[in-house]
Amino acid sequence: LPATIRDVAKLAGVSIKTVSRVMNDEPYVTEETRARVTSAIRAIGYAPNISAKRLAQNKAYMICLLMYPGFYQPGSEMLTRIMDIGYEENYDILIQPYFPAHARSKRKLVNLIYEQRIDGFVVTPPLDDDEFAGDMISTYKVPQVQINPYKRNETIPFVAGDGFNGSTMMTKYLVKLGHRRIGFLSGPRNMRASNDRQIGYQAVLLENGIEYDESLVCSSEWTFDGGYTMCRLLMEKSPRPTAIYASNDEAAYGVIFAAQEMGMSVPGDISVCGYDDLSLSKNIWPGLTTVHQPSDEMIERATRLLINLLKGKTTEETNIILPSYLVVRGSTGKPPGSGY
Amino acid sequence: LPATIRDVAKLAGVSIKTVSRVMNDEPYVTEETRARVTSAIRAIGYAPNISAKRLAQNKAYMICLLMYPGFYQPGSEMLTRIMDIGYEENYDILIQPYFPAHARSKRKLVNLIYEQRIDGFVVTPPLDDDEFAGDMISTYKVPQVQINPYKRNETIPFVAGDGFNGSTMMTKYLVKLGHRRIGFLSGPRNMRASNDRQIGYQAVLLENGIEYDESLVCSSEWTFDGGYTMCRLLMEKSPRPTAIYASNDEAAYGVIFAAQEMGMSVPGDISVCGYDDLSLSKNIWPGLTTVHQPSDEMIERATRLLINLLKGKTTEETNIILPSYLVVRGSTGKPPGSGY
DNA sequence: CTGTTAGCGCCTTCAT
DNA sequence: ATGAAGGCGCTAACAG
Repeated sequence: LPATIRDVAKLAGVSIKTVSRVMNDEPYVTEETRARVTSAIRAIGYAPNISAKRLAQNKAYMICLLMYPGFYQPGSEMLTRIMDIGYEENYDILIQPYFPAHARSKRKLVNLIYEQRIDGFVVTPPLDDDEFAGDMISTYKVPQVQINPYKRNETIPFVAGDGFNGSTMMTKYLVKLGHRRIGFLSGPRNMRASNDRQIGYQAVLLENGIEYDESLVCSSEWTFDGGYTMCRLLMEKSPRPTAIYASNDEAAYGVIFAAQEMGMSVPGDISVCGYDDLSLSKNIWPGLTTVHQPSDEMIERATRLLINLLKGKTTEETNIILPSYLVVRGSTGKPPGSGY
Repeated sequence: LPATIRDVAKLAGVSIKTVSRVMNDEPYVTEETRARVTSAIRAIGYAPNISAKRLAQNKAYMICLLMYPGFYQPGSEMLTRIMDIGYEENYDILIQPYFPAHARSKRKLVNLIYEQRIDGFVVTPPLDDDEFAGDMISTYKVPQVQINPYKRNETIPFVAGDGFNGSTMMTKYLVKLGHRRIGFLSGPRNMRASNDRQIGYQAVLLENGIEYDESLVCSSEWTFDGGYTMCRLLMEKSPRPTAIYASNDEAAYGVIFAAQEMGMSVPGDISVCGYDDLSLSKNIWPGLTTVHQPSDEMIERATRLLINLLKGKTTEETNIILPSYLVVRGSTGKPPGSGY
């Protein structure tokens, strides 16, 4: 049977309250008593029972990462980092998949809130745009931090990427290589990143006097299949595009697969690029040219921010936008027939 | 402020114990009382405070998935499935990355156990072979289920894949295509799956009268870089192997990358195959021939098994071995120069 | 069948 | 600077 606060108190010859003070780094304990208590704690290997602490303080010491399964695949590095944060800050982190409009997901969310399991949420896109989840979280006044929210609400803390500038860099790079007909795959409509990236693309075309050809822009899911399908469609246009810019790496993988399946060489016959810089993108052949969005850091920052807010730190910056940068690899090159 | 069991009792005109009985589906409540209580519960939207329940019962209602970060990347489907199980069974699931021999990991594990946060562990390879974790878990008699353990200990429940048979299928397939010089990348020594797969490879060579050439077998990490490096080494042998069998998909990606970087065509100049059937393996070009190990199902079964054991179900089968099957895609073909 | 009582282990409040 | 008493919301054990 594990030691309790009473065991420590007895051994150290003090009251349980004093032990509690030492455990929680509260003031008003003489150095001498503190030392005595500390050694008693070590002697019997005491650790506070977390459930009791939670009950007494009416806090869950648990935050929830509400995750849209189709979109976020938390790599193990990210998991490691956020679990580390949780450990440091003494919060458990619950990773909860949530499918918009699924009854089961709704029930789970309701339970999490009703049973007071959760002190706060980190909300990943596009769940910030889910009516039910949004209503629940705001009705019950559960603190939240949103990642890349569709609508930036000044009152809701968020961490976002800079999709517009990132997309601008990518499009400029393609134009500089000599591409004029650049197919673009946009993503879900209710995701801020999707819109930002498309606007960046359009802005650079305009800037360079390239006509915006709507037939070269397709909307699809940010998935392998989405990219695959769109590539096959785009290749039927004439003249063909010389480059395809998928606004997400997974979709770009689909594009590359389809292109090679059609017997085209990447980047010889067609350049392909993505956005996000998933860890895999450097490991496929040819390496994928893409824009690095610091997704891991975004989630990490969001988690830290949420915990700090829960701890009452009010000096935090609550509207965080992180920069992106271009990553050039082997999947892009000059348009075919342009020399070299 | 959320409703408590007392509020329900008052509204229904019964004692709190009766409400407790209804909540926990205990017997000895008249249908009529039960109905009255049930409607009171719905009326005020009562949900039991989980921390109080945990404290009163001295149970954490939380299990831990102890995960080796380099090896397991839980896809979002897997996360969804295990979180679903947790939801159904009313257990929280903590995903805890653990690096063998890291002081920080050790401390985290100790805390999890000391603070009684955890009712049981699902242990992923190769952590079953980690001395510290093993000692902690067994010393404190925390229930566990191991996945693909290195040593199958009859007393510790486990869920495993059938690496020997899977590897046998793959090697037979390569031999049947006409390959005789088959490079093999084996993985970490303290992983059961790694050994099983290598033994399967050797057994089939023997069976077919193919000499076992040690210089064609390399040991590396099951990573992209491991595969990349080994491919470059193997290509210096003469005569060259006509196929490379990486005993893990990630390593196979590295092999494919290196081969293409050296200007070789896959499978025209060299066949490449892997093992595991990660979700990505169908999405790279060419699609990766591999053996499907039902990793998601393994983790799911292990989680279910652990929870059932915690709930006292003793009729469970505690030594589970799941079959594998061959998946042929585009990365393998006949050896070069073998005609049709 | 139902209710009463006594904790679970900690924290909070208020004395001292 | 320290301690005593009461309570968090629930369940277990026992009494009716």
